[in-house]
Amino acid sequence: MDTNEPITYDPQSVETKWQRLWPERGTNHVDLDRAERPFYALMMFPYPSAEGLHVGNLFAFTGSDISARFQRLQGHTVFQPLGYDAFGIHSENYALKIGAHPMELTPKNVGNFQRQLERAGLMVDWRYKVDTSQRDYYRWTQWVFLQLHKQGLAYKKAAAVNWCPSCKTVLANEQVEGGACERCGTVVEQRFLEQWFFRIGQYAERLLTNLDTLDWSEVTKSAQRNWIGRSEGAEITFSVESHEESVRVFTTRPDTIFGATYLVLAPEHPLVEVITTPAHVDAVRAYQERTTKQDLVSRKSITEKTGAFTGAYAINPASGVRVPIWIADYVLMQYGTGAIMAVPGHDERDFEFAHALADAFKSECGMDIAQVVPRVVAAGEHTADSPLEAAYTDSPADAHLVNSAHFDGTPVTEAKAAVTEWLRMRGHAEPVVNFRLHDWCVSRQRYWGPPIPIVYCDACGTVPVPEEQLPVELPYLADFKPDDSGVSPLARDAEWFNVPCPTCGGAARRETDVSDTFLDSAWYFLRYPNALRQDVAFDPSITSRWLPVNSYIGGNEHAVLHLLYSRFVTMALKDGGHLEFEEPFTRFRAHGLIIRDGAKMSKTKGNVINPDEYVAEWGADSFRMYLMFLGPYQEGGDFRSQGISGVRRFLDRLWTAVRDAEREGAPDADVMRKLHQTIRKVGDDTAALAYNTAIAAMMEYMNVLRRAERVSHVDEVLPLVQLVAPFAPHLAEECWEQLGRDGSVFDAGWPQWDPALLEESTIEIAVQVQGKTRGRVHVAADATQEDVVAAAMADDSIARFVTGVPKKIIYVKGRLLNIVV
RNA sequence: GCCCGGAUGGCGAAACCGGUAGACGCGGGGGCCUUAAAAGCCCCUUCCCGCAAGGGGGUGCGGGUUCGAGUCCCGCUCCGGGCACCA
Repeated sequence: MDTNEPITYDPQSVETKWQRLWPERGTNHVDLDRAERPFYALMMFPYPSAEGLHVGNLFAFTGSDISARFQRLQGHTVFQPLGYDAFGIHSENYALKIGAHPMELTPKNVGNFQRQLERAGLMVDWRYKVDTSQRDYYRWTQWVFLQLHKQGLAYKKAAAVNWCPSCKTVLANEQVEGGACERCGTVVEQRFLEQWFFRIGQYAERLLTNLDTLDWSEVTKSAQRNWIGRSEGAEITFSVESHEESVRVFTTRPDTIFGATYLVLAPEHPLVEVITTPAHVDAVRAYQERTTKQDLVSRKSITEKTGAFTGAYAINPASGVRVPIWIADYVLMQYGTGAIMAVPGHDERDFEFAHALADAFKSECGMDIAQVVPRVVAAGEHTADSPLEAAYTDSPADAHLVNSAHFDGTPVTEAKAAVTEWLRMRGHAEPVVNFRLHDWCVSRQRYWGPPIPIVYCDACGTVPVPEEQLPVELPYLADFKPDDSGVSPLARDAEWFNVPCPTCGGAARRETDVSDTFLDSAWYFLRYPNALRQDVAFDPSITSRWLPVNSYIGGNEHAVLHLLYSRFVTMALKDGGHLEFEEPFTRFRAHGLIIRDGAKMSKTKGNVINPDEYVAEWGADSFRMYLMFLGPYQEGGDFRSQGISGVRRFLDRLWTAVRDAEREGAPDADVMRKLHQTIRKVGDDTAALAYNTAIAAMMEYMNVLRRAERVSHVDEVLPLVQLVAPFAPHLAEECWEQLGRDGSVFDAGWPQWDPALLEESTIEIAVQVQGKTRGRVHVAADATQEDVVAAAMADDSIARFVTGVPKKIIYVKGRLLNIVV
């Protein structure tokens, strides 16, 4: 063996070494009880798929890990846990597909993920790992359900639900995309089933207004605002001719009430049965049946207007005019009051309806189209009599009411409140705020989830399982396949299903639905620091010290569901007296997506990257760093494997610089100045998750440090090792050791930059003539404007553009000179 | 339709608060070293005209503000994402 041969960088041996030493030395272990500056760094935990970790996961985790390691170098005690979102329909469907059992398959997948994650070199304290499918975890998921139940936030109701005939289960609205099941693409049908719901709707206003106080990615906040869908308006009561009942409608345009020429009820509106006249019963029934057959989603996506006349009339409380009452599927029972006042002149949908059914209006109600579609808002050149070619929905500044009795001339901006108040005084209206956000359906008629901890007793009714009897264990079911009955497979296990009533001891039956996977993940951040506790879900002394989470990083695909549900559960637990805070994540940043050749990676496209191969070839440090270098972390980027060589070359040069570092003598002043500039930039950029530019800055420094194979001084290199540590942790530890330092580089803090050392002695000033850059001059750092002008005029290539007497001179200190002639 | 992002060389991208557009990296070209190759190192690489010196253009499109605009304002186009018969 040639002992003179210099040792080259071998990522495999370096990484194996430190992945052995970290657990041995407890480098990543946190003492939760004794942290002085606790920092909770959270990343969204993965669903352990059989395919293993993919590049997207690794990109997300690496970015989060860098942030956590950086915070540690800033002197925080960082708790960065990780676990597995192992319950749920994903895992179950996959098990069904390959004919395995999720109870056997899941641990296998988790094991594979664990191996890959450890190879990636994350600073995770694995002692606090959670697995939502383990009884130690879902016991407490059931406990959370019981707390919400106790607070009256969980209730059961029969609801029209989206039913996927292929997955044979209920889907939440958000799991339906364009009328089809999000997972399998099958067209969804409508079914009526008894379901458990959480009253998240009750928290809509709070969930919305709190957003203003959160330091979250703007995209994420905006998605939540859209989802919550607050709208201000009024509920207006229309009395029904020759009936005691009246119809309440919700509108955001009470100002247009004089243009309300008919009412529309949702076909399933309870009043329909009451008011429909005998002559119209058959047609109304037929229309109702037709609507019921339709699934919920396609009903909402079809815009063709249809409807049926009930034969009944109501009185417009503003104009006193008799208006016909119709039913139509474009009015949804779930929103508002399930009934609207139709203002075809100023609402596109009502306009379409009036025109689509113009003949029916004529024959059934004797109304002309012009009579059905009057104008009540005018602006610009239009007057009260200008005809309407289309629904007029604009509100320019001069928009005002017309054909509206004593409100004529009132600006639209004032009219909403004025009309509402006028109607309110007369007992016909109330101002109302509505939300699009609907209650959270948590029931799943499936196997692979936590059984909902409820028992039904003939004598006592619905009985929550007492907390001390938790968990309601998920039994091993050899046949866990869902069937067409709409009832969970758990109902087939009679031994499990039949239980004595916890209250009276009589015969009772268990709830057979399991809860939504989103409930598992809506509280996992509370469990991590308490993962070792068997006696409680979480201990207030721990949660008050470590929560809310200081930094949460994850994908924006969870912007509405996971993040909104987590906020809701946290608020509910706070209201229940279990927590002292109501917002779980102080700061949230959405990372971007890794794409390949401009397209999202997917198996069908065959462009999925297996990180294992790259880690084996280039090392985890190079791969991590490359992923962070290919684009801004919060925007993602295009994966092209050729790019890895650049960061690998950088790490090779770092290795060489450390290996050959000169320990005698003094460092170079110019290099040290660049070093201090680099320390500042890398610190700023890393804190802002601008990892790509932080890496670029370190590369730039390397180009100075190793220019022309220059031998560097140890003082020039050591701080760089600290800067690179969050990005390439194994290499940094090795270099730290090579340089004779004790302990982990992650306990060494962050190098300080000295403002005095940043200063350049001469600076370059760009010189413009008439705003066009004509050259640049070098002057002393403290040069005055006169010095700079003199230097510029001394340069002929600049001076020749200055024709005539300078009229104006603009000098931006240290940057630029602009001569205007 | 409404609400968020975004558009910059051959490619991924950078640019503080309006102040030298293209840092850093990939790819490409040339050179040094080597018997040779790899590796390493050095130089060049926005486009157009030009042998060069030099000149002109240029950050999706059209206007505007300014001494000066990738950045600000007005009006569009296209791409990504969210919401959507939600009254």
